[in-house]
Amino acid sequence: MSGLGSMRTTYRHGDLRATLVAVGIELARQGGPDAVVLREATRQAGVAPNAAYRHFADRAALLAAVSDEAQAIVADRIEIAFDAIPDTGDATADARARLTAIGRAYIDFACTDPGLFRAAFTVPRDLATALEPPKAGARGRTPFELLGVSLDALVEAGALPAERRPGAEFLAWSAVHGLAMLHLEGPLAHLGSPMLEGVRDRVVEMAVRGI
Amino acid sequence: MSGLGSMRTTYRHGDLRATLVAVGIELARQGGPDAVVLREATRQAGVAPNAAYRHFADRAALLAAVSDEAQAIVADRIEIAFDAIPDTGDATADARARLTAIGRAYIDFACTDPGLFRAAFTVPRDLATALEPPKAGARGRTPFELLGVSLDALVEAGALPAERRPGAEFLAWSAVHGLAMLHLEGPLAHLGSPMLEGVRDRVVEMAVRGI
DNA sequence: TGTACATCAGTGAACGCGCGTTCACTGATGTAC
DNA sequence: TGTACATCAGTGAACGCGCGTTCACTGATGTAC
Repeated sequence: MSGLGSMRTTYRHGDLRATLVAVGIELARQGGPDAVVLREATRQAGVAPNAAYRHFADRAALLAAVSDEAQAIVADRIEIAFDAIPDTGDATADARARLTAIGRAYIDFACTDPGLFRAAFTVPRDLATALEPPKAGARGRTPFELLGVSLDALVEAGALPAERRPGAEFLAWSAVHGLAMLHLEGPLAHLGSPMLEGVRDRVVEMAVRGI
Repeated sequence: MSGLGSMRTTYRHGDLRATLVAVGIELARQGGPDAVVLREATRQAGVAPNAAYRHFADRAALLAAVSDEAQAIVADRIEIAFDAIPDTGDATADARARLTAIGRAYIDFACTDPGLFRAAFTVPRDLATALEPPKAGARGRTPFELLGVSLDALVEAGALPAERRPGAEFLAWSAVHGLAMLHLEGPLAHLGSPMLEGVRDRVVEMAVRGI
């Protein structure tokens, strides 16, 4: 019927796994991780509910795959913002500018695509899985890596003492993630968009100078 | 049967509303806001499911009441930490110390009582409702107010430019809330407790210096 | 090149579950006379 | 002080819902001979 996949003409589906993840992403986009409902995903894929079990052990496995994909999508968006910062002569300013760009992009993504954001970052996973993936087929650099690159640059430029460098990612991350969550499902949910932008910039500024 | 309320001997319950909130708090403590299930609450209160509708319009209303109570509990804990900081002569140092105490207490609460924390802060409510309550029967000062007091003190001591003061609460709040959420249901979920304490202190430090 | 066959991605029907919510009710309480 | 009565917090039974998951199955595909 509807669904993202191409109209099916054959008995076999083609690539049901990919279709289910794609549908799951759309469900997450509209309603967050809780909306990634196995039956609804198969429905939209035009397939019997239990067909999903050929590709995923259970609903949790589907959700994990969707969360992975959501993280990749955020990563792409952040990488674009990162790459958009040009190299001037000033190493310190450049590093700060990139840090700022990453932070803003992170918060902006959360506000633009709340469901996807939550699917990406509020589905618990291993620290290892979440942070380390310079894996094989990965698309690009993770936000965590981009953060690391910028922080390294800051150290190299002499703007950040080397002894503060280790773990500094967590500090910056906490700041932007906090604002995002306060806005998405917390007490700052009803903050207007102009107000929100102001707070966003100040939070990022706080992180950059406070690290 | 079981439940928190006293054994009921009369046909009427006594104070079912309060009992349902108390049971709801316990449910939230064990499983977060999603665990605040109307049927389970009435079950533990020793009452028919529909009895709840004498006191709450629907499940959402019960959850809101539980969330209010959870916020009050966090507030108490933070106020204790705040009050524990003694007055030395140094106004700046005192303000910073109080800020630090609030931040640590916030994160510690989140780690100690994740379910309650999420019931308090991940159930959307009005900004007004969440921040302004020097309401009538309120117990004490809200964390937001305590934060404000400390920030005012910082300005008064000359350690924070007055023009940075407005809205500074949001910056500090974002930082600590972010770490809390990354740890509770995010990618930092599996951070060990010693590691976590280190990050906690550094996040708080970042906020205090970066505001 | 043609046929037999194993594989395994899909089907169809059913399961048990617990949820929130609505209905018509009952009976203890406290107030008015 | 005693009785009639209105109130309304509780009961008991039922509803429809959509979920995740399991079962025995079927039939298109692609491989071996």
